[in-house]
Amino acid sequence: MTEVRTRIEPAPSGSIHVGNARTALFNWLFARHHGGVFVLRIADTDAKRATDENYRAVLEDFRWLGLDWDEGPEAGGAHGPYRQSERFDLYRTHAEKLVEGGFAYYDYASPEDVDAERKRAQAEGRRPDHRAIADARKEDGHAPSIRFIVPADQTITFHDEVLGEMSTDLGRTPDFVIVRADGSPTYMLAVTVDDLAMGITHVIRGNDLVASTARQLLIREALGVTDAPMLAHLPLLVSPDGKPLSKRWGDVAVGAYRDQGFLPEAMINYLALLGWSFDDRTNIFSVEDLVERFTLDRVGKNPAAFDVDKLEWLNGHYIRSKTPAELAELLVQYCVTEGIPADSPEGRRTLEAVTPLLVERMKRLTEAPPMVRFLFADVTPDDKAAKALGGQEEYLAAVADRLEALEKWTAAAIEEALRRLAAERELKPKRAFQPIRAAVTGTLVSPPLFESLEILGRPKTLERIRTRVG
RNA sequence: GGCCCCAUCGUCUAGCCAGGUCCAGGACGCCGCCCUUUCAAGGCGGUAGCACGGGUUCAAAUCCCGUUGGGGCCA
Repeated sequence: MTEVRTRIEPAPSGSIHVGNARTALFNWLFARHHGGVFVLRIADTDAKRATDENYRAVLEDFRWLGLDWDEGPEAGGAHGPYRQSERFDLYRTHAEKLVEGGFAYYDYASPEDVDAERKRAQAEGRRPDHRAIADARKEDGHAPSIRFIVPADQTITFHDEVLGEMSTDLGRTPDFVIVRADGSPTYMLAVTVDDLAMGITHVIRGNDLVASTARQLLIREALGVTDAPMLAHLPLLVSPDGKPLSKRWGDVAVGAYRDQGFLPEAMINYLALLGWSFDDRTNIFSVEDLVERFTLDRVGKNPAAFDVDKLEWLNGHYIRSKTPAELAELLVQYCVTEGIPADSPEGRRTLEAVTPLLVERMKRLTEAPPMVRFLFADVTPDDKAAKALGGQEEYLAAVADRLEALEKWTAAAIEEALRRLAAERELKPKRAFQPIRAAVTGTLVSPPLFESLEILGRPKTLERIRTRVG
């Protein structure tokens, strides 16, 4: 069997859409599973949105997700360039070759002409005949587009790894544009020429492109290529209400999830589950698991809704799998963003110490800063904490005295002393510890108390408690 | 409007191709209990689904036809 070569062609319009990320993942997994090559090709034929910043954002998303590419921007390769904007000559050459071969023609019709023909055709129940009106304005002197000739009497059939046997009757398909009047290639031409030139063997893409497959196969054929690549069309991603994923529903960009504290491992695992499954019970997959187990015959046909709750659950799982040092390192930037000066050797030490207390309390990394703030800055009790502090002055004074008298400042010693005090006063644990929590952390919800006090240190702990004594 | 695709718990899905072992299994969510210094995590239990209607068959979530609903592409 020849080498497997898959590709993804994101448009450089900023952080990539999660749907594209899913398609990229499936292509990447397929290539890795078969020891093949994954090609990254930038679809920047639309120069307007293709800013340098957007281009970088795309590459950053791929790196963050861990989807490394064997050929493409910065990686190089024997089939470059890998930005479509640098391949216009190639498209032009192929288009002209198609015209010469009688497979396409120059179309001088104006948009108004085309529109009128379309309406006539619809009224008459036939397909638009673009060739008939192509030359009417030839003498006007404006640039023509190039149209591909669709043989109306043909039916194109192909096998799809996901959808099965497919066939398209071309009787309703009008001749279509492959080069616009401004000289730019259409998607139809560019994708076909590039897949051919880059030796792509397996085309895995979104279901929205099923309908264009027949036309692409026609172009291939006209270019003299008889064998089709293996095709697989993935079910589309939708929002929880079943509507197309759009910004109206929520975040659709991978970068937004990164900013919200999701780990790439969780994102990859979750994306893999949208449209693919391994069996009837496994939900957690490492990247290695996925590479080993991913096959297209386990891809489903129905649209998958993006469910942030499940993503969060997975994220929590992967957060819990981190070592304290790894997690502390990840948390630094999220703390800094929230104005917590954790970006120092001492700050990092503090974070690493508190991380084990945080690990099972987070679904997103962004939940950490509020929980660790009390370790880095003085606190002002919030409303609930203030209420819990009411009338506790005498008790807190006793607490401070006990803590001051401790020989060793360890969580175990602190716990023993405070439990003894509670027992002496016949206080239930909750009644005994919440005021202390309120005084030290400024809130009633915090990491476990005794360990928190140990990390905070004796001086600051006593200071905060005595501040509340008055 | 034309062509095409899809249809199992609220959501992701297993099962469908090779009909019976499925009064449909797992996961997320949700609810309850346990654990517990708060919040979590964890453990245990529960909730909830084969879109509808016809067929075929001894037997259909599974096969066929239609309807409805959703979606895509072209316009």
